[in-house]
Amino acid sequence: MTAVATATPASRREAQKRDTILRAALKVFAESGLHGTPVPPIAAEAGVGVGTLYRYFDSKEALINAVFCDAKQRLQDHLLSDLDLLNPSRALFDTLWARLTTFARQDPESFQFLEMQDHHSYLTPHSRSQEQALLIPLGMMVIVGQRNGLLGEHLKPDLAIALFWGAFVGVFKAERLNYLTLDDDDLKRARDACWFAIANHNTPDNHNRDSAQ
Amino acid sequence: MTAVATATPASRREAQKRDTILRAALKVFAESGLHGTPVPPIAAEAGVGVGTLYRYFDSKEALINAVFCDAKQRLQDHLLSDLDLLNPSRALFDTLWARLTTFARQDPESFQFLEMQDHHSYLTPHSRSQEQALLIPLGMMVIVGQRNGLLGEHLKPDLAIALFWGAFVGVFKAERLNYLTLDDDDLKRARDACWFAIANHNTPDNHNRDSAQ
DNA sequence: ATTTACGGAATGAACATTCATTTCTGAATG
DNA sequence: CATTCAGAAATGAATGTTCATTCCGTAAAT
Repeated sequence: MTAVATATPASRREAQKRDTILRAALKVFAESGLHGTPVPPIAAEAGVGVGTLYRYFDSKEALINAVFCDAKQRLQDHLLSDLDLLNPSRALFDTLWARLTTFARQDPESFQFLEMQDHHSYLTPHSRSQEQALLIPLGMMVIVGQRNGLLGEHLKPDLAIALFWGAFVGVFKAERLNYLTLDDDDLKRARDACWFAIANHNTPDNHNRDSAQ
Repeated sequence: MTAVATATPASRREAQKRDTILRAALKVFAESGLHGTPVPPIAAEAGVGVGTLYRYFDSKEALINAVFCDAKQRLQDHLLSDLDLLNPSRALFDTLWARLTTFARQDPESFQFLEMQDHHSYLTPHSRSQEQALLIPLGMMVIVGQRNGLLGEHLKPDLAIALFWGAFVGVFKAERLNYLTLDDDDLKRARDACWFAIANHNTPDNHNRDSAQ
C-alpha cells in the first residue's frame, strides 16, 4: 500500500529535516563550541549539504538561537511536566533533582550546551525570554516553600535558585571534566547537601547575629 | 653609575610588557570569548602592534594558556596565602568565602575567564596541572574537616568542593547576567547556605540510615 | 655601529554565505 | 497506470570576508 510508502506529507518531512539539523548542530556545538565550529561539519553530521542547512536557517546565528530554544524547551518539558510546583515538599525537591539528573544523563549535549557561556552574546530577545518560562515557576515554588516554613526565609528566591542550579551544574561539570566520578550514592548525598543549603533550619529559637569576618 | 639612569633593565621592561599584554588579553577574552576574539584587538588593548604580541607569545593558543595560568595563579595566591588549611573551622570557611568574594569583585575578568568552558580544549598538560595546585590543598582541608566532625562525613572531598565551587560560581554568574543583584546580606546568606550544604549536621545522636528515594 | 624591539601592512588559510545547477516531488494528463 | 512537467528542494563549488601569523622597514637600545 503506497499510503505508507509516501508516508510523509511534504510539510512533515521538512519539519523532520529541520529537526535532524537541530540535533546535529547541538551535537557538534556541544563537542566543539560555538565560534569554534564551522557550518559544514554541522551539515555533514546532519547528512545534508551546506546549502540545505541555509534553506532551513537564515544564518549560523539563527541556528544557534534555534538550538538554544529547542534545548531549553526540552529541559523545561522534562522538568516541569505533570508537576504541581505550588505544593512544595521535600518529595517535590527530590523529584526535581531526579529529573535534572536524568536530563543531564540522557541528554548530556543539551545540558552542556545550555551551560555554555558564550551563547549569551548570540541570543535574540525572544530566546532570552524563553529563560523566564523556566525561572518563574521555580521562583514561585520557592516563595510558597518559604511561606510554608519548608524552605529558609532568608534567601531571596532568585538567589536560592542560582545557588541550587549552580551546585548542580558544578557537580556534573566536574564529572564531565573528569575531576570526579559520580555513583548513585554520591548523587543522593549531593542532593541532600543541596537540600540542606536551602531548607529551613528551624531550631525555632534562633536569633543568630551574623558576625562579619 | 648608569644602572639607575636606564631605570628599567631590559629584562624587567620586557617582563612588564609581557604582563601588559596578558592583562589586555584577559580583558578582551573575558568580554568576547576565546574563539570569538581576533588577535589585533588584543594588541590594540595592550597598546602594542600585532607583531610585538607575537614576539612575546608564540601563538594565540600559547597566549590563552599563559592567561589561564596567570589567572589561576592569582586566584590561588589570593585564596590560600597565609591560611592554615589544615585547621579547618567555620571561621576558615568564612574567610575562604570572603576571599573568593573579593576575588570575584576585584578581578571579575579573571574570575569569568576561569569559568569559561572552552579553554579546556586549548590547555596544555602544564596548564592543566596548575589546577591541581589549588584543588589538592582544598581537598585536604575537607578531609581534615571531616575527621574533626566539622564537615559531613558523607560527601567525598571532590564532590564537596565541586558543590561549593559550583554554587559560588552560579551565584556570581547569575549576578553578571543580571538575573540577580547581590547585596552584602545576600552574600552572607549564600555563604551560610553553602556552609549548611557541607557541614556536619550533628544532632550527635544521629545514626541516620539513608533511605533511598 | 650594531643589535634588538617594534609596528602594521601583507599573506595565506579558514570561514560563513550565496547561487547556478541538478535532483526530487507530486499533481495533472493521456 | 505511466508519463510529463512545473515548481520546490537540495547541492557543493565559488565568493567575499575575517582571521592568525609573518615579514620587513623603521626606531630604540646598547
